[in-house]
Order: sequence, then C-alpha cells, then structure tokens
Amino acid sequence: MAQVDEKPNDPAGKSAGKPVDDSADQQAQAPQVSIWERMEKPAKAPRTTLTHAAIAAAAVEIADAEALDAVSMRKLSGHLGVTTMALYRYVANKEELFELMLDEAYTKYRNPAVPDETWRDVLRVHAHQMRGIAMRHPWTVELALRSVVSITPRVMASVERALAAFDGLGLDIDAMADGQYAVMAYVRGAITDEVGHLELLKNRQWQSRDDLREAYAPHMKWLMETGRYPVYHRYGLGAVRKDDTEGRFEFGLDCVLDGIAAKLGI
Amino acid sequence: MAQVDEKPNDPAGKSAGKPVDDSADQQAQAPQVSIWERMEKPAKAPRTTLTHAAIAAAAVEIADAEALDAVSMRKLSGHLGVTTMALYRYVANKEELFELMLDEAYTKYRNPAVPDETWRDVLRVHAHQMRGIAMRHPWTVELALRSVVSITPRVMASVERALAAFDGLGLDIDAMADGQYAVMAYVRGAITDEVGHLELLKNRQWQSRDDLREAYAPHMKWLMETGRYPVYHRYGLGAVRKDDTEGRFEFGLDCVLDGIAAKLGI
DNA sequence: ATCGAGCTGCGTACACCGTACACATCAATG
DNA sequence: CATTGATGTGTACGGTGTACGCAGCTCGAT
Repeated sequence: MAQVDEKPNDPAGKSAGKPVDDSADQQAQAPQVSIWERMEKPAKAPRTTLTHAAIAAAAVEIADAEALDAVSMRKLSGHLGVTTMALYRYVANKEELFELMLDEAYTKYRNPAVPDETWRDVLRVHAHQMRGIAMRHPWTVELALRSVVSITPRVMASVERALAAFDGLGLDIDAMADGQYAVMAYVRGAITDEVGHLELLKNRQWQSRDDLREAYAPHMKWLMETGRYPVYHRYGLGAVRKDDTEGRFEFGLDCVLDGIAAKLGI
Repeated sequence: MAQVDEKPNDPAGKSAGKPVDDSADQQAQAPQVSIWERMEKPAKAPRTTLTHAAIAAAAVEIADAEALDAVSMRKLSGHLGVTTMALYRYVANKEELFELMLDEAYTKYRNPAVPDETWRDVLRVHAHQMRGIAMRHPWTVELALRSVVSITPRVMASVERALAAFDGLGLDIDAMADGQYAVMAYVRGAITDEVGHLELLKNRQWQSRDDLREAYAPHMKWLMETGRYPVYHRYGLGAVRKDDTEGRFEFGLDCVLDGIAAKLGI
C-alpha cells in the first residue's frame, strides 16, 4: 500500500505517450470516476465469467470465514477460478475491492419507516443495525478506517436515514448533522471495541470471555501487582456485568440519545 | 499476519527437541510473559546498541512522518543502523512492536489531579487527551484496532484515571465501568472519523477540507443526482459548520456526559 | 459472412513484507 | 583467562499488491 503512494504513478504512456495510438494504456489510467459510476454502464460486450457482484460476494465470504488480511488478490482470484490479474479489470486497486465489500455488507442494513416512529426509534434501529452488521462482518470496522472513502451507495443510504430522522423537528441542518455524528461516533467506537474482543476470541479459538481472561490472567496479575491501578483492580475483582456487552452498548447509546434530546431540545 | 496464525507455531526444538541441549531454541519460544514484564529485568550483560526505548522512538518517528504501513521491520532496522533480525531480540513479533509504540505515544497523556475537580472535569480532560494523542499520532487509532492487546501500562493508567473519576460517588463498580465505557467508545469513534479525514488530507497532499470536497465533488455530484439522499444533499448545500471538527467533538462529548449524569444520577 | 476493434482474462516479473534458523560476536562472571 | 549466555548478522522462504505485454473472445459494422 505504502510503496504505491510514493511512486509517481503515471504509467508512462500518458505524459510521454505515442502521438496517436493511445489504446496501449488499457488499464490503470487513473480512473477518476468512482467504481460505482463505472459499474452503471456495463460496457457493450460483457463476458459473463466475472462480475462485480461475484467478486464482492467471494471477497466477503473469505473475509467472514477468515479475516480481512486473508483477502488477498491471489486467494480471491483462486476462489473465483480466475487469474489474479483478471480482477484488475473490475477494480482499479485493492481499495476499490474494499469499497465493493463494504457496500455488499450494507445490503443487510434494514431501517424501514414505521407509522409513528420518533427520531429516537429511527436512530436506535440505526445503531443496532450498524452493530449487527459489524458483528456479522467484523472486518467492516477495520475497513471503515482503512479506506476512508467509505461512502458507498448503501452506506450513504444508511447515513441518509439517520440524518432524515431529525428532519421536521425544527432543527437547522448543522444541528441535525451534529446529532447524527454523535450517534455514529459512539456506535463506531463501541463496535470497534466489541469486534476487537470478538476477533481475539476467534483468532485464539477461545470459546468464551472466560478463556480470554484466563489467558491474560498472568499478565493482568502482574499489572495489578504494581498497585498502580487500584480502581481497575476493584473492577477486575468485583464487577458482575463484565460480559453483558449488549447491555453496555445499550447504556452508552441511551446516554448519547438522552444527551442529544437535552442539548437539541427535542 | 494471517499466515503465522495458521501455522502450528511450535518451533521444532520444543516438542521434538534434542535430549539435553535446550539452549538451541534461543528465540521465539512462545514468550507467554508480556513484553512489559520482560523489560523489567535488563538481563545481566546488556549491550548498549539497542534498547526498547530507542526502538519505540524510532518506530514512532517513522509512523508519524509517513504512516503505520511504512513501519516495516526492515526500514526500522535501517533507521537504527542495525540488521532487521536484531530487532527480534527485543520484540517477539511486530505486534509487540506496536504495543511499544502505543505505550510510547501515551507518554503524552496528561490528566493531573486538580483541587475541586468533578468527574466531568476529569473525563473531559481524558477525552481531549485521547483526542490530542490521536491527532498527533494518527496511527494510534489504527493500532487500537489491529492489536487488541492494547493494555500497555500507560494506556492502562489513562483508563484507571477515567474509571477513578467515578469513585466516591456512591456508584457500584459496574456502573462506573459503564460510564467509562460510554466516554471511551464515543471518543474512539469520533477520533477514528477525524483521523481518517486528516490522513486522507495528508496522503493526497491536500491543504484543507476544501481540497477534499473539490476532489470528491464529481463523485458527490453523481451520488446526489440519483436523488436518493435528499437530506444529505441539503446538508452538502446548506451546512455552515462543516469544518468545525472541534465543536462537533465537543457537542458529542457533552451529549455523552449529560447522558451519563442523567442515567447514573450524579 | 467477415472483419476489425476493444473488452476480457492470462502469465510473468518486480519490489516489497514478516520472520525462521544457523552462525558470529560481544560483555561480564567464574 | 576461559566460559557462557545475551546480542547482532546473514540468508532464505513464502507471502503480498500490481505494472506490463500478450492472447482470445464477442460484438457491431461492413
């Protein structure tokens, strides 16, 4: 990833090209148009062996089963029964593949309008949908950070839904954005934490959080014996709701929603 | 990363080892003890060429100047004037290097006790410190996600401080943890978003958020012309506080703190 | 029916990456 | 001074993303 960024990235045939025949530089000519725009016009003679949808589905499958790191162009092409470089006809680079995957994951987002819904209802569903998607596809969390260009159509649709929840309440658009941002930020942070723990369990093939605690017990014991973390120590010894992740998520979400209601006067 | 996880990871000299001479398996014998514990006892004959501190500092320098991906064992060793494998005397693997880096970044965390501080004061400082560190060392955000083992001594100290802010208010330890979690989650999500944008600016060498908007204008225009995001469209056209990231962060933080106060009755 | 054009997939090659393993060297202790 | 264990070196392996040149397919126009 890094080495590419540092290169001039001008594939020679552009600035020092031949006078007329420009058809030589077939690929990688700095698309400029997003993959979504390109996907709209299916070219005139599309072969059927590969499609954006198939690529996205296969990539998601790998990421779900193993991890985001396991999604390599080689392995993906293998699963699709195709050479590695064939993929580059459909995605300009791996980042675009990630965009495809993220959008694919967000096909599961459901937040339908219901008759007497309040803004809180909508945002609560929104939060739980994001959390649900993150739980089912843990790699989405990592992705949101890696490719900041995470404004795929379906992700945008979910943002639109959240934003629209504040519509018609007499707020100006900046306040609406603030509210949406607060919820989004909290949810993102919470699921980052949750998914992190989940992934740790999966990677180490532990069955429960008890296994995790057991594995880290020596390290924790040593840390606590320094005596520098007395309150955390008390937490370690005395907390009874350590594994109620759902409840913890709900608590924080309520805090944010209450705060929004108070500060925005809605 | 992935390929290592799938290997048996037993370096031969352990289960099928020679009868007596076990000194052969010098490195990578599944440390079990954390790097922090190992660092305490500086061995009997320490050579001075390399230290954990120097390694951490150099790695941080690279990550700050370029990016987390730019921190490779080869480049790092080059900066230190040492062979690549020399590093593995101090760090069992790259993950441990990341731990070192995270702890190094958190040397900047400042949250001293002040006379009449309230829990809100402490947590507000806590939040701003986390944000400040993330702004100065954007890679910490990515790190918190990659190596979930982010319980370095100094990170733990910051958590302890936040947790202790709720002490003596008549809350049980679970409630205190809930409060700390809500703040942590919000801050983490918010800085993930902020740092993401910041990194995008840096990578593309844009000067301001206007450059970003300009670059994405075609894509946005296309997205908006689908007509599926009317409220977001209104935001794009009419918002006036789009670049007030500090204010947005503060708003969300206030929401969370207000919510905590309300729900915990403090 | 044929032909060319352009989309599609293939294969090779390059420069990186993390790290396992065997060897050389150094510093302090017996 | 010799020994011993910690420390640094060198090479090698299997993986990565992707640039580039080429071959085959499919279609619209002839």
